Amino acid sequence: MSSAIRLTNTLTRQLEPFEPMVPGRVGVYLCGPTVYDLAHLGNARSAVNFDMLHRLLRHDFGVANVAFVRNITDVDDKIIARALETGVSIADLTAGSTQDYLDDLEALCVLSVTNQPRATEYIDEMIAMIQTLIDKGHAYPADDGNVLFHVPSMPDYGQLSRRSQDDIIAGARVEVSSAKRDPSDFVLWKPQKPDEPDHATFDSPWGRGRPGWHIECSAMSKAILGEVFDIHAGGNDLIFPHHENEIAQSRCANETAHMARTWLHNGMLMVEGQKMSKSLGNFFTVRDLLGQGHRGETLRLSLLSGHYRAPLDFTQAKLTEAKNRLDGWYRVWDGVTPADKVPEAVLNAIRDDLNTPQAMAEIDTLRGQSDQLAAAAQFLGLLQLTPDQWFRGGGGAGEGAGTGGDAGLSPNDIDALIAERAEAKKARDFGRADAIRDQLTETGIVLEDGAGGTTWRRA
RNA sequence: GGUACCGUGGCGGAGAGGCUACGCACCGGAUUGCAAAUCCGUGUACACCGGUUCGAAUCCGGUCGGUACCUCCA
Repeated sequence: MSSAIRLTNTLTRQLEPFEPMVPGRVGVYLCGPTVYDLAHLGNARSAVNFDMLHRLLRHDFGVANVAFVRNITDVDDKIIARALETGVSIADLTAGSTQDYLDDLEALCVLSVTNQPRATEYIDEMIAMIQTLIDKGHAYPADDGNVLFHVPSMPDYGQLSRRSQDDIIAGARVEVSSAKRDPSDFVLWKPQKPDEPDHATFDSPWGRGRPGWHIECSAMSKAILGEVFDIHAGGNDLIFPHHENEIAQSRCANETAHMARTWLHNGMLMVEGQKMSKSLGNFFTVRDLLGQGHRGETLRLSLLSGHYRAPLDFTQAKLTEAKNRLDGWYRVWDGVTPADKVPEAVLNAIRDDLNTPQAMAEIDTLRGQSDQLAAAAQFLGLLQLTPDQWFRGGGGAGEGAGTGGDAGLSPNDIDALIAERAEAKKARDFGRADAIRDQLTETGIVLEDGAGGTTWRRA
């Protein structure tokens, strides 16, 4: 029998058994990217970590019973700024960035989501929700053209981040606008600015403008998953203010006790001990690393090598380690048909608050049963290539090149050199044989003399 | 200042009141013309100080250290 899924709920800070609201059916909303630039590794971490949740839910509840929503934020200050500075239209910028994002996720073996709403497709729903908030006394149009959510109108605001309003006001970065009734009030709708193009704004009862950041998730999750749904996930930097404000909007507009019942947050990705962030400018994009010759699976395993809630320090050593571990798995697997069932030990590790390090340790114990190992690793979204593709390049779409630097040697060239070396060995001309091997080593080709002859792989 | 999280062997990283994972690296051996790969073997770690307990790395208190969030952020 399968054990229960347990998840750490940010709302309660506790590990809780997960039970869907509607038995047998699950709804998940994951905060997706703002599309104005290539995805960085932090975006990838969130997508990959919660892809494990997606895979687990699909396994335990069935593909047809899981609604997994990941939004695309395609209206935002940064998008407009980037479009203005590059001269690319907003539509082209967001469409291109969205495709880049999806291509990167495919390389990382992230499953397609069931719904991918774009903010601009839900403007009407956002306006309706803002109007409801105004009608119910939770929001007001301010003198400066902004429509603001009035935080003191919600007595239990701050539950998710466990902040009192005093704490929030004491924060150094609160912008105290004279138009706000309370310093902690936040924007639902902002008026068009003089330098903003008309196609970046929308008509509303409060004049032309565009939605604030938080309202889109409230409107889209309601439209697709309902007023209350099972799981809402994202990076832990979104706990405050983004998710706190989503909760405020949704609960006040819908008059519900919850927005999502379970909130999951992944830890931040670090680089050299510091948080990688757009503001610090120390970030790698997924594209950077794929371009350096790292496989998507190597990146994926690296991102899953720590528990999702803990900070993850991303290093070159970690990539090497991930690559070596995958080499080992691909050697053991050797392409046999994977077992029908995912080994329970691996499933149970993931059911236990998405414990991917534990799951990988379990996989390591399956080296004697390669069909089991393959089934388990594929459940984690790994071993997606054939061993031949993995070791000798020619990977699938989006898998990135091999380690490169093979000086243009084709498999035929390599085979010819191997044949020449075999002749030299037969003649006991080991100097010549070693020279050929050294030549190949320099170009990133490793030879392995086995019982059935010599095989090669890319380092 | 407020709110959280965290300190495990060379590195990464689970677990968790007694059975001391797992990987990577290293070292020794087997194998090999030499390598590579593989196989065998070696590693007794839980920041510090107290407390609870028959027993604590695991529970409690404190200390030190690290990180994040406090209206750009996944």
